Amino acid sequence: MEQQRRRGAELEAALLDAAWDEVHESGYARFTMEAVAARAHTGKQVLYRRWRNRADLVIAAMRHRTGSIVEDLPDTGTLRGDTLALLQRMADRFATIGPEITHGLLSEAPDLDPEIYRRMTGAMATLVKRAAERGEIPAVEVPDRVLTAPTNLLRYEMLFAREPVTPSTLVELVDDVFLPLINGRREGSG
Amino acid sequence: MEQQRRRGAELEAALLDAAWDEVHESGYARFTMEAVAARAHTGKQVLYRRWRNRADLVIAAMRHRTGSIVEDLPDTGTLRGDTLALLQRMADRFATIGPEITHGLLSEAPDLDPEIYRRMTGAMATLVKRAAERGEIPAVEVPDRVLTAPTNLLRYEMLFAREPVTPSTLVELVDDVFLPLINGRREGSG
DNA sequence: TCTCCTTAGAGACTATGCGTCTCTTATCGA
DNA sequence: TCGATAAGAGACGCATAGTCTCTAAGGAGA
Repeated sequence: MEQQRRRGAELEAALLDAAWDEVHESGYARFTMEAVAARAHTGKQVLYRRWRNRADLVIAAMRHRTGSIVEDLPDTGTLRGDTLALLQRMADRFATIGPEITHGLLSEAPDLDPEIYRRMTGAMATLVKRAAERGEIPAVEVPDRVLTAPTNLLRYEMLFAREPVTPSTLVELVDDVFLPLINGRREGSG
Repeated sequence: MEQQRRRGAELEAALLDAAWDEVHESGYARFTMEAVAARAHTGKQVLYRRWRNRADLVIAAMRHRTGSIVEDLPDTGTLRGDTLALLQRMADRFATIGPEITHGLLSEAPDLDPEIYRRMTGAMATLVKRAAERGEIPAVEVPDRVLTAPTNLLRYEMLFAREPVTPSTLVELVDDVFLPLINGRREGSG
């Protein structure tokens, strides 16, 4: 009956594509392994041979689709522009994933990806360092709480707010919170 | 066989207590209606007669146990003390609920309680207003983004951080983020 | 080209648990 | 005393996770 059997990378990509399509059409709550297998024209065992469970498969599908945000950091010439651009990237990525999938994953796989958070802090530190090198801001030490404030607040908004995050949300996070904290450190501890 | 049948408030309290105990012993993922019914020595129908589903029951059980945080606001004499006390109350409450239950509820009942967030913003506004009346800070307008920054960041920490929130987390949120934002508005828009 | 080994594809199977339905009977109010 | 309501008990249908088993496709090696 079957003529061609897929193998290796070709098969794996088809499985991940099917999982991605399925989770977007049905949402995480109605995402079933059976549906993914059917969509990929294969059996469940082919999935379980590669991923231990639903959460693993969904995470792999996300990784397969979305690249890293923090590589190739934005370089607009100002700290404000850089920060806004980075927040915009986060918002864009989140828009392709959605709150429902994120909540589902958090409840089933809470230790999702500690690495992501560390890298984001590093990215913000780089933006601030560059601004200091340009002479845009004084070369002061900035505590991690300040560096992570805009990105953490944005994640909070994306995960809990009912309404979608708008560009003005990002502007407020930068102009009302982040930049005042950076500029306020002019006089103070170093 | 059965001698005494419970009814009304007595029965309802027993059901909510059983649900609360069950969700804490088993966690949200393993929380089953059958287990609650068994623990309360009753049938599932008694539960479904009152709550439409798992999420409804868990939310009701939480409400039955935890009071309001924002009534009787702390009044320590300083904005710093008041804010720390409010954050501590949030942390205490969250410690009795836990991240796993919160995530579970968010994924099954995302529109949990919009009211809570509005009231927390109002509480922060009151603390700031009192401080201004005492002359501790100038009477400037504070944008909502600033008012909600410490509480939102705390919620973010509680929901995503693997490690428990420590007192020093709260101190950092107040001293590195909130108070600098408030004090920085001395010179600036009003 | 033949043979062997891995594993794809297919689907049966077990276990769990939601939510529904039904039945008997305790308890309350009139 | 009687009727209405709902408690307590449990069977039931259904969905789906994850496991197990089988057949045969297709690549690797002789």
